[in-house]
Amino acid sequence: MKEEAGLFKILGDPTRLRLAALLAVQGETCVCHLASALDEPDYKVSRHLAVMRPAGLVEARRQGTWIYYRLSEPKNDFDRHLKDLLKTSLAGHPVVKSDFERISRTCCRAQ
Amino acid sequence: MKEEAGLFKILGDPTRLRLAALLAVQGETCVCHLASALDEPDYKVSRHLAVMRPAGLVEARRQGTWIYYRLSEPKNDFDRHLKDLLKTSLAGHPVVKSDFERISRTCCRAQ
DNA sequence: AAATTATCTGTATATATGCGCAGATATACA
DNA sequence: TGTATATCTGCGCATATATACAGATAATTT
Repeated sequence: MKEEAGLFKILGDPTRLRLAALLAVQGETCVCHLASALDEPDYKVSRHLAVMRPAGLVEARRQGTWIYYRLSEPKNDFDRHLKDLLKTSLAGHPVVKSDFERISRTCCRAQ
Repeated sequence: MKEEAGLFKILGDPTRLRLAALLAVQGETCVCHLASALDEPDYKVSRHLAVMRPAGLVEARRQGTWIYYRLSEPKNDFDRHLKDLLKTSLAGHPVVKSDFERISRTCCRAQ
């Protein structure tokens, strides 16, 4: 139960919830794009991702200088429902939508 | 977005998540039954319910000395999914199941 | 009115959390 | 090797949170 509550707790911060929702919509995204999307400093985004990672919520992949984050594959029913909640009920949220639009295609040299 | 994150945050505490899951399974329940189910002091349960209430997660109804709490009716898609998550993916959780079994029928004089 | 039962709340305390800054690390490229 | 870009992290600070105890409030019963 502590683990389930832990996941809720992690999503209980607006910045992290925005990140999770954005990753659910956008798929794999590098930190600098996430930071520009949220209009927040990179160190802040990085810190929050570092909270989400050990909880198994996101996974990272390094490619050159950039690190791409993605939502982890759900490992059980609970995870599946949670991810579904992000996609279904949060993707259309005004904040998420404008975050999505703010993703710059030019903040780093990545394709 | 702050509101959605707020709901997650509230469910991000093990005691509150147990309460929410229990109410999803059991329906309307008085505080003393909830306290006996969780095997926690009544003031602790009361405090947590007092956190959940203004967030619109639970509603209360007084009947004599007892106060019955229930999950609020979902007000939007997000709420609906959240409640569904509690019912579908958490009702079968070992902790919730044993909480459910621990609900005493005799801790107060209510029927 | 006094006692009883159920529930809530003020207060103190310990711990956790988020933030911002400055600096560290890692990779790529000239 | 030196520089630039992307990302991470140690630290200090301010705030939020959970908990326990004791006492308050509210309705019921005798």
